[in-house]
Amino acid sequence: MILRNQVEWALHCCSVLAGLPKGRYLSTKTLAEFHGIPKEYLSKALQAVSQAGLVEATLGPSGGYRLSKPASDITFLDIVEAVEGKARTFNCTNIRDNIPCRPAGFCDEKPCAIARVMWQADAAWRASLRAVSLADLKDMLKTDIPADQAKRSADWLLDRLG
Amino acid sequence: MILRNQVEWALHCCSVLAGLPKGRYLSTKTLAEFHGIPKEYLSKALQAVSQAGLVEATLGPSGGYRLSKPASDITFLDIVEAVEGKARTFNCTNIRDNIPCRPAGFCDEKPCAIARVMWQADAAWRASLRAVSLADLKDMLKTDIPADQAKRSADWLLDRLG
DNA sequence: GAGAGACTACTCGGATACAGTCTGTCCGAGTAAATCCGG
DNA sequence: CCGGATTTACTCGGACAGACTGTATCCGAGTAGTCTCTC
Repeated sequence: MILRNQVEWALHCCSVLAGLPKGRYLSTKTLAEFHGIPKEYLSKALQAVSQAGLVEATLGPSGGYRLSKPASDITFLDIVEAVEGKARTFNCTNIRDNIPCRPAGFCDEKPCAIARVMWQADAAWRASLRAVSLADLKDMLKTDIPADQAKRSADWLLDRLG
Repeated sequence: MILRNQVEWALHCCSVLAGLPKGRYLSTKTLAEFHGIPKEYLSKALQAVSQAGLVEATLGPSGGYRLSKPASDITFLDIVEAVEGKARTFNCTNIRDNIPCRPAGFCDEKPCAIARVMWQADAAWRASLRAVSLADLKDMLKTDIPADQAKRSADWLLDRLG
């Protein structure tokens, strides 16, 4: 079980969008060029994020994406779920029902104990992702990346945004 | 991202094995019949659990699997990792390296901030799974399943174990 | 009757096909900007 | 020179192939139990 790399791309792109001047758009083409990844495929990841309502798009020249909410209101979980879906990582098929010496409908009362444990772990994972917003990420990056590097990247992007 | 159903099968089978009289074996065929799942494919899941050293197998008539450790020493995480592998759920491909305005080898110092967040969530998930052992599961089932039902299942299995 | 040897039948383990999803690509609908023309 | 209609070029969005992992199945190597034969 491994997350698809669209998740990674979506996270990096949202991180970049969070650093943009308010109201400006950045196109898929520029984002793909910036990260060195295939433009057409990245487009699909951004579509998912867009459909989840985290970013909004505009068409035409100087079009692209921008965050539709403050960076502090967008969590890692939002982005991950936008790409991967909200379904739980563990799918209980209730194979208990097939046990020959049990009456039909045995599992109706209460979810399987195994599923409960797995779902609890899933909840812990999601809670951990929900605890970090794009604003938090921005702060982390501020200490990670030297100021001159950050400025160089910002300038590179500023030259290309709409 | 969703766990393969082999994980579910492995967990249920280990749960059954944990309830066996000490030293007795239970065959894949019986386990598959008990759960109503394809025998040949279940075999692959049990192979993985066996290779991880959680259960041990014996051949011949009345052969099969049994736990190789006390139930309290086998955690959900052990079983999940046996089937899914120990790799982290988030794979950082360091696309930062491709950013055009950065020198090569920029990512060598420290893992990506995004990866750190994702890995932390992964760690939370694993910690939650590590906290529950098969012995704990047995206790949960004791309150879930009526005594007569449990006995009927046990008898059904007792008739068929080696 | 007891013990040793051969046989049988059942087990696990790895090697082999099929399917579904993830990855990657393409083209069309739609729009904001730029251009051109008339006043 | 200014305003509006037109053209243009660029964007997103969904529809379309290829590759890889997950699913399902098969058959062979090996062993515990059983049976038989001999003592």
